[in-house]
Amino acid sequence: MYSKNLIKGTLQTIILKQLEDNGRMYGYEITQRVKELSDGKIEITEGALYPTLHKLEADGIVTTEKEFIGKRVRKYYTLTETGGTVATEKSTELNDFIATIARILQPKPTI
Amino acid sequence: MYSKNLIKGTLQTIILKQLEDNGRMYGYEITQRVKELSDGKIEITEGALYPTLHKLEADGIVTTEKEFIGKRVRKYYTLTETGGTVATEKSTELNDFIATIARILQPKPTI
DNA sequence: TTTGAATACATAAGAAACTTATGTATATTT
DNA sequence: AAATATACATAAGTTTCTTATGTATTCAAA
Repeated sequence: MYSKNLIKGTLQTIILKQLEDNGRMYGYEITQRVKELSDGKIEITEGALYPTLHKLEADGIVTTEKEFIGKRVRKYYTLTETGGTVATEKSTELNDFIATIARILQPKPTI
Repeated sequence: MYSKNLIKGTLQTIILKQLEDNGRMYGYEITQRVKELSDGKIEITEGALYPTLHKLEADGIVTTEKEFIGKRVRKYYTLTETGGTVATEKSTELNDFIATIARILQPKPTI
């Protein structure tokens, strides 16, 4: 696991990217998928996940549908049309940002 | 410029890396160097910079010396021995983190 | 068969790390 | 002379997490 504060600012984009890649997903599924993709290095906490998803819905970036699996409810999230655009934009921006950071962190060449 | 919240969590490491690469630096110099290295995409605000530097000093990661340039004072920051270790560790962690993010953001292969 | 772990949602209090605003002062450029 | 750049600093406010807590179902293991 990375020091907690590294995730700050990137969480929303990570979630949007998952929805972009996988279509319809539910919250818990997103946490598991990200954990898997990051080899256990990124574990999204529920306290961060659900408020973020609720905000995305309030902002019209995702829509939700409830589904019953036995007696247990699942809430599926899907990107809206606007959401698709936002997801792509955010994803591109984060990609650009990490490229910039990588450049800054590049070991100083030993002349 | 990137959306403000992307910098969150990375600022301290960026500062430490600059001190590692360039040795003795003053605050304003760090902002200018990072701006240059990022092609103007990362502008460290003073409200973020100075509290961070003060915290690093309080934590024994850097030491300071004041110097007068004419009538104007400059405060130079240098990594302590502990600070050097911390800088390397943080730098490595951030590098690892962005590699993980890059993997997650990787465009889904069209099968 | 009951206990613990995993699945699945949710919210609230508190902390961290920023932004924005403000202040002071000197030096340089237009 | 005025605007911009250099150079420090702090305070209030916001965002975005963490940590803690709560509810409930399902499954595996002891």
